[in-house]
Amino acid sequence: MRTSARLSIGVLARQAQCTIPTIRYYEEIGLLPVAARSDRGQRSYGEAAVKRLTFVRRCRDLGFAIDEVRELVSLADQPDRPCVEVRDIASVHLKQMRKKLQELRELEGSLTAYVASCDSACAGGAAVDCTLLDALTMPSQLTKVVRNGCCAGSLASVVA
Amino acid sequence: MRTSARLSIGVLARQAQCTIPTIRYYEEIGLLPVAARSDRGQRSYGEAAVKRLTFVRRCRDLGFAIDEVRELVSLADQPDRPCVEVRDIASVHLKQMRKKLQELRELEGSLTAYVASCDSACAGGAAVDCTLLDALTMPSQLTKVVRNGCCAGSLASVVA
DNA sequence: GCTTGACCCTCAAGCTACCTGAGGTCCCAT
DNA sequence: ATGGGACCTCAGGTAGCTTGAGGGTCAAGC
Repeated sequence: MRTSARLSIGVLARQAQCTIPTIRYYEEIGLLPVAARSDRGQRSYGEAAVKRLTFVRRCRDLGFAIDEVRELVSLADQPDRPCVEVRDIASVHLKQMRKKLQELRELEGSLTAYVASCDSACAGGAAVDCTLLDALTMPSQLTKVVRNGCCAGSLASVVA
Repeated sequence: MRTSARLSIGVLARQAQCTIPTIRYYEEIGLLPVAARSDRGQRSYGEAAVKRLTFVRRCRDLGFAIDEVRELVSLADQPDRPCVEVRDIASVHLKQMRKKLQELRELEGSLTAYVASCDSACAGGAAVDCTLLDALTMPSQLTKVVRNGCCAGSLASVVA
């Protein structure tokens, strides 16, 4: 017979592959329920917490914003709500992600071309002749693209 | 004879396609030089500012971090530094971008599969049987979800 | 003469999604 | 008794801006 052992925050963090501060942060913003405490005042979790946190982390890794995750979690908590709501959130997100992906593809193409032309045209000369700088200075056809930066910005910011 | 008209911050913002607070922010962090002021105390720019800001925005759009842009700007300001330095910064960044692109491609694939499996398997039923939620809860189970195509487990137990 | 609206200004605070660090508690092993 | 490890709280930091409060200046319109 398997006793359902309580987990410390450290163990939970390892099992769900995230950091301890992140768990505390999620609790603070209400993405995870307030944890029970041991007699020593330390957070104590059951097995369900691993699954819930894994779910949250997985969604975050997929690029869902915290608020989207919140919604997904609440959908999961209320199983009588239609599945299609879940799919719709994912669909919207997927659409945004495809747009983002397309933009990134174009940016990659530009940068590749820049670096290549720099290699062949400048051959290590002075920066004054650098085609990369020229190319970067010229007003872009990609202006509308990824205002928040391709790597840093959250996918959700594209919506807003 | 063409008078070199001074530009207000609003005009500059429109020409370089960014917001007024962003320009002030860039000035504050030293990414743009401190602007001259009109007799009314308002910022006043020359044509060079358009190019410089366009350069900065273009770099940001391409995903360069502020500090990288700072470096690129300083390279552009000192044309005797070798072109190869510029190219190296770009190369490093390109590498990161390709990695990010690859990740996004995979995420897109996962999400697409999730949404598709939800569509075919759940048919708008209750969230309790949603394969999409299952998939999100169990990382690295994607292929199974897609192949089985059916609601293997209940989510309620998972997120209880 | 007065209001409205379009511009501009500064300074402060807010946003996301956390991370880091200071300073403290507690238990266990040496 | 002392060192290590795991935990706690609270404050402040990060990037890259955005938003808001509170104010100034100017031209047009009534």
